Amino acid sequence: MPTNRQTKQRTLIMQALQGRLDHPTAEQLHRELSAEYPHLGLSTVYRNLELLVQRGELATAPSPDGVVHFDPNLTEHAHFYCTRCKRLLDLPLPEQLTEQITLRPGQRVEAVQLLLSGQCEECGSKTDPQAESQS
Amino acid sequence: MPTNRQTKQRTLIMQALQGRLDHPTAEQLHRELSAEYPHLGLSTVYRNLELLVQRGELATAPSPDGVVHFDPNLTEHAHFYCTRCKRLLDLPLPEQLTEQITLRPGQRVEAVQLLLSGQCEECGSKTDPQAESQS
DNA sequence: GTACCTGCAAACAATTTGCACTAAG
DNA sequence: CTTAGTGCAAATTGTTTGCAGGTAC
Repeated sequence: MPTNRQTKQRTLIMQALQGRLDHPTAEQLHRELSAEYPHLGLSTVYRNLELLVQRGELATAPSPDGVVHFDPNLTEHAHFYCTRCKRLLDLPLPEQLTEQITLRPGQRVEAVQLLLSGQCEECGSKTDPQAESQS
Repeated sequence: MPTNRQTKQRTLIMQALQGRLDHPTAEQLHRELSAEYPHLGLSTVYRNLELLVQRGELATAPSPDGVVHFDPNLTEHAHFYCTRCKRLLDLPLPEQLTEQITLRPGQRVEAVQLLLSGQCEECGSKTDPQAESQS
């Protein structure tokens, strides 16, 4: 089943992901694209994101908020989740992280996810315990 | 609001978590406990788990399967997720992991989650691409 | 023309919430 | 007694699926 037709929607979604630095959710992306393409269905966004992930052209990013975030940055990296403003930021991954982990015999590692959480600069400098809005 | 009454249900739930090595979900726990306490409500389980997490007596464990897993092991450790049998196993965390990460100025780390995924020994030795059942 | 893809609505799964009632202190 | 806690059902949220019609190739 050749999943390869270049539809307007697919093109739109792929373009929207190009060179992006943040980690949008499907709903976020849908909301943004709806502006210029009002009839775009949310399920179309989901379906295309899933496709891109399967193809390995897109990664999913971990997030403690329970929603799936998509990460156009395919290089290995860690994430920092700000518990205040709920943003997910990129961080470099330590060198040879995998080698430092004592695995049990027979375990084969295929992927590593490192997620730090805390407060980012902007939020840490505020004393107000109220959360900040994202974007 | 003193959240402190020792109800049968709460005691039951806390006991079930004691010294446990796996990472049950709320539904799993509910299913298990329902056996000896048939009227236990799922929401009661959720409410009590949430309470324990807030109190810091229980941690949540990351899992790529989209469901929240609860981790009675409060010492810092990493996890290994087997993509075949879907089990979540404990691993030691590398020493000074946090120090190895180049944070951006101002970022304050409060928690670290390290999740490896791949195949565990049992699954890796099988050639069958079919998933294994989890206990 | 064919079958992949889309939009929409309905289905689903995990979790939360509202509320009348029960029981811990 | 008082009110935190419970069970149950209904509501929410994120995501998936079924299907009839649209459209890329």
